Amino acid sequence: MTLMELLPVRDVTACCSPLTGEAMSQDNAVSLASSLRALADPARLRIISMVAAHDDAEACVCDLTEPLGLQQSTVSHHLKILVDAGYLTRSKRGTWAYYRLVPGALDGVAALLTTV
Amino acid sequence: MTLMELLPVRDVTACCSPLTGEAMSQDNAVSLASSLRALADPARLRIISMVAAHDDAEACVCDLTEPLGLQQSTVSHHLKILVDAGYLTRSKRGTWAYYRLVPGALDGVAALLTTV
DNA sequence: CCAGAACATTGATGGATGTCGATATCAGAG
DNA sequence: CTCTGATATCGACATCCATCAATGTTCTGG
Repeated sequence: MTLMELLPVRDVTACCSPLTGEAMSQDNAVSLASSLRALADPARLRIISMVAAHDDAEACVCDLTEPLGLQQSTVSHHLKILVDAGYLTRSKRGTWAYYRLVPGALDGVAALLTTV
Repeated sequence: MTLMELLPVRDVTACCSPLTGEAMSQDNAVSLASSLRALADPARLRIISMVAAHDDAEACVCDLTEPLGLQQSTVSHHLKILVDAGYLTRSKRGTWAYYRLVPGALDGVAALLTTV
């Protein structure tokens, strides 16, 4: 993360116009590319999927480590990327950190990709 | 391109189930991640956008090089990635190579990201 | 057949990124 | 307060990737 660290939690939907329609500016392209790059990793896609499918649509790091087959530090790293990109929220309760999907975040990116 | 070169032109829609709904398999995650990685670059997003906005929804390399501010070989490289990922088609007429959007390709990926 | 134009491919290179192990932080139990 | 467990952060490393310059390929015109 180089670009993402410079930005606050972002909402791409608010900044970009649809992919098709008219030629995209460099700024919009960089912004949308960042959002897509956060999704473009198998581990992160599975994390999103597992969080969504988990009881109460919420999961902590310990729920994810073993099924993913990755180290705790690696899972934590991916979660940070997804939170920074605005796809997940983090809420700490006790020693545990619970992650949850941000409603509409995925749909927002999907809408930008949809033709017309 | 390491993974992509091993695969034929792909249609992610036919291979993956939606991101949310139930836990995603490793294979599906790898496949969808490849499709998203092909999009997760500013230059490639702009290429798609410019092709869609161009006259007759078609563009050749020479139409893209100058507005993108990239070398011809770089543009050609990006176009190959987009063709391999199934977002663009290439048709050569004379010395020129014309690129066109694959209908429904973007919408297919967008549908996989859309919740429910 | 030859020269030039449009594009593809190759090789090199600097920078980004996924992964791990080790360490730091921080809350709760005793 | 100290110890333990759950996470986050850091440093290191190997790999991947975007870009360019140079070269190869293929078509057109003369």
